Amino acid sequence: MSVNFQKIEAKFQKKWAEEEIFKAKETKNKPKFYCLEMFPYPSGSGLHMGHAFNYTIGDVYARFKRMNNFNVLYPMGYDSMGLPAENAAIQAGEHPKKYTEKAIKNFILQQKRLGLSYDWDRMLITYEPEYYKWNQFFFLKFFEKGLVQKKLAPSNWCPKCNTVLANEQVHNGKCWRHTDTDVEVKNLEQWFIKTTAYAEELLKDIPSLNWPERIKTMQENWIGKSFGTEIAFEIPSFWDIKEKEFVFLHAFQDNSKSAFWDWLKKQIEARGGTVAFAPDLPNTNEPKIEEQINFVLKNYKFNKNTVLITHSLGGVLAMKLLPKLEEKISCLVMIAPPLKTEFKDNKKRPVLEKYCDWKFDFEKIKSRAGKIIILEDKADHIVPFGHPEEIARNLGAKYILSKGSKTHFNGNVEPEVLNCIFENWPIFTTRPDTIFGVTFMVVSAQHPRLMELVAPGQKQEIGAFLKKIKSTSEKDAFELEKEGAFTGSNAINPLTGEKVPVFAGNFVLADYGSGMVMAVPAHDQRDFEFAKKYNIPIKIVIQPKEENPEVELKEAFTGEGVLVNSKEFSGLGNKEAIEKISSDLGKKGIGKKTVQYKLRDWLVSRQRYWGTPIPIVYCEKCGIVPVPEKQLPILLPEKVKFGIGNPLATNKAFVETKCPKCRGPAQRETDTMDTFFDSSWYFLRYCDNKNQKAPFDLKKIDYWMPVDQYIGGAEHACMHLIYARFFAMALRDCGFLKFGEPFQNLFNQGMLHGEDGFVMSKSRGNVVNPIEMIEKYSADALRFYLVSIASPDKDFSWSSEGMESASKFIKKIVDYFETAKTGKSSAKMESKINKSIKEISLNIEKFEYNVAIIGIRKLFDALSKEESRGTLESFLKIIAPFCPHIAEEFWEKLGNKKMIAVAEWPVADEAKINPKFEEEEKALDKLIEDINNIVKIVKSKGKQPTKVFVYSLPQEKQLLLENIETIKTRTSLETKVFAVNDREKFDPENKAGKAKPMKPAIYLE
RNA sequence: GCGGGGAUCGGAUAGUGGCAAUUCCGCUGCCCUUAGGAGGCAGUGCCUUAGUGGCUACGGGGGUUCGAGUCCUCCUCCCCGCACCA
Repeated sequence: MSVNFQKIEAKFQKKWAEEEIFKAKETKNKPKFYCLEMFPYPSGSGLHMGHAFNYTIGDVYARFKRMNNFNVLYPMGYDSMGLPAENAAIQAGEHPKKYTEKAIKNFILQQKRLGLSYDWDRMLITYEPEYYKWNQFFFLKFFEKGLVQKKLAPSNWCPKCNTVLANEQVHNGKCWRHTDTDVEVKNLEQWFIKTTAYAEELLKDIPSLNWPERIKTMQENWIGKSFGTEIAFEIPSFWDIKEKEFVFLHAFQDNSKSAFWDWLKKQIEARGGTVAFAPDLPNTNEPKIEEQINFVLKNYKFNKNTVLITHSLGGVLAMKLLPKLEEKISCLVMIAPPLKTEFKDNKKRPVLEKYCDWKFDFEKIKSRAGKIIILEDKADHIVPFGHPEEIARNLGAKYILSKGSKTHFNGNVEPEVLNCIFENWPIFTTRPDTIFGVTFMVVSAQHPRLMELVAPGQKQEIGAFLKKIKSTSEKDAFELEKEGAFTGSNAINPLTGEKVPVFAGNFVLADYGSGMVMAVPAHDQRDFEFAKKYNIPIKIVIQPKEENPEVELKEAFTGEGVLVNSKEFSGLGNKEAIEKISSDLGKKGIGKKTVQYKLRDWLVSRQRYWGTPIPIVYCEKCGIVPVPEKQLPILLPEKVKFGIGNPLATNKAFVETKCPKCRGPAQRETDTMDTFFDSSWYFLRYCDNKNQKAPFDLKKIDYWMPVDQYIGGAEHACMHLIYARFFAMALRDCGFLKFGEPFQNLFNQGMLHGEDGFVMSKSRGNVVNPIEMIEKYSADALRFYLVSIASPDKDFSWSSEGMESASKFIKKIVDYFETAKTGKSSAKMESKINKSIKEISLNIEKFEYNVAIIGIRKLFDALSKEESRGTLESFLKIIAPFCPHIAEEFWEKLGNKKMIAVAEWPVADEAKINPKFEEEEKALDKLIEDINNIVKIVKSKGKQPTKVFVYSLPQEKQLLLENIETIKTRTSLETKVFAVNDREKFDPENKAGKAKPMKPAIYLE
């Protein structure tokens, strides 16, 4: 008898679709359950076995939950923009859209053939403008919120991808998509999303997530919090302070003694500088620009040595004043200057609106100052985020984003102000206790500001060094020898006053801390190696117990000890010294305890075509202008020329536009977004995928979110899973969500390898195609095999024997149900099935599918030719999540009208579970084992037994009689059962006397 | 180096502190057979035996316990992730 699996599969796949069995609607009648798999990147080569594995795991769960009376949302979509599609399309000479469209169609067909129970109505495709429009929308929301920033930073460039990559997408110095390609570090202006703003929350929540331990620690390491101290090292070669005249201009409603002014004055004087002019401005409560300008010009003569320092509104005064000067001043430093009067606290300040016209002649201002430095407070409560930055951009000024000790730099002590004036270079260290042992500094060779430090005489040497390390960058990072070159600058140790040389080095990261480290060769192995190589002195400041300090070190001592050569701190234990030195530095305003994260901001811009256009316009007059929401979506033009570089950049129709603000000529941003932007919120769109007016309806989100079970590979631990968590938190703070953690439970499936144990790949020829397996064995057999071989979270290798075995088992089930009779089940069977229901339900719940399968096989073995309708139905229900097609088929044959996919999961009847049956079964097994053992012995003596006589205690005879058929088949012997007290028993050798409880006696003939 | 996970029959995979061994594969034997794949039954650590017994054994060493594959501790090996993070 052969079954046509293909026919059954097609029949029920059609029926599921027609009856909309899997359509999810919001309802209060049932608890909701959101089951989600990481959506695929639809490649041209179609569904691979890893996909099939992932989706089978999810589908079993969704089906199980659905049968357990949950209102299940189980959607599917396609992550369909990005580089591989673009590259593959170019190679195939096709447009990426056409190419991807085809791939998706193919994917859908293949997924349907696996019998996956998706609600296809909720499908989403990220390349559709209806979707990516909302990417742009969120980008703008983040922009408003100050979470988007364009900055010059060391960026990872993949020469194969021809674009920059996010930090997360660089693995071991290589591109995550091109494991043979080194990324190059380039200093580029790129768009960043400030994931670091949520570093703390991203870290803090991790313990509360029900995720695999592995993933949680990976994220913890990735975020990488470390506690330490920030210490300002002055690098005085920039300044000859004694020549300068410092001038202060205070803020609105302030005076020359408010905020940090007094403290700053002392700091300047301590360095030998003079404060030439620090007036109380006239009418500071109702200031008038003309009056203040006249006052300042009357009382102070600006000259080429003037260093003008302003705070807040003082900056506006400076910007109005400078164009009136004839001579250029030395330097203008503006602390938190506002650009207009739309302040963050929403308080109306008509006085300030009247203060001036708020229009600035940036070109003129620029020409009146030798150097301009602007400082912004990231947590400013008054000046809106980005104002100082915008001023800096217009002035071509040096811009520093930092954090005041009080918001808006209102503190009495503001080290950041000093840092930006004196070119202090703060460094981060976890070992402030070793500060007396600093003998040099090392700045990252990739640091954007490196050249500022290089003295004219050292330019050549540094240039040669940079060239050298670039050409050796292919070497693996970890065995790279530490190298460097002297910059010609010196730094001053703030506690000793010692001058130490500043080197550029290849072992310092540009984007961790401040890109410069204090080097303590005696107590840091890296610094030690560097010092040895360049003959830099090594100064021991921590004495390990009982060791002679005169002995020359062979390596750095990094253990605990007592401070020596450390002035007043000598004698302290080094742990204590960390605290003491930090607080001492704090008091002096040259250091503070801080935390550092390894997490970097998310670089989202890509110099490629097949992505969401970034909704930004560059206007000659207005600068960077976000596109107004009403103009969204900015469509990705379909007609483009692929060639060298980004095809958007050469597309005039796309680039040329009008400024949304001034209607003047402007250019569009031609970078597109990282596709991880798309995948960071797709799970929200599923909740309301057809919404034209909003990314989603908040009520629907409230109903479905968060995702109850997320399923996917571990490769996204530090990419997608971090971005998506960040997105949820950011959207929450933008008012879109009520929660910050989108995925409560996460399951990671293992990696599926080829039969040879290697990753499946065409070049190895070990690829097994799921559709071929479905055609050869049936979808149910494939599904059954995939979940039966190993714990789903363990890696495993494909096995064709395993596949065969699963297929045989499925056929056995089919054969059984085609011949089984409906009648009565034994109490034993009732006990067994109820126990199985209990155990298997728990196994599925815990993703122990392989154990569930073991249980199913055991249960199946126990089925007799005739079973009750309830037993048969329960069995079908149990197998339904794994092999839904045949389950439906025989469910229907039993006369059920409603489909099994929505039938109720069986409930275990505890009363029917009786351990007695198991004991009896064990005893029977033992009896059969004994008989077979004796047969073996007897045969070895040359006899051929054909009959077995079993003698039981009287009360056990009935039980044996019931099992006489079993004994027969399992021993292949004619079987007769007697009770020991039966008079007419056949017992020529008097074996009956050996019978014991649950252990009958045996005679063979 | 740091972190995570592992090590159980020939292979894979189960195993609440209570008789170690589940299921699949492989192998061996027998049965069935339309001779074709298959299917059924049994066996598969060692010894012993017309059975009801003994021994060995959960990577290795210690420990807790009446009792440990399971809990604690140290070590070895394997896999995975991160790694010049100051």
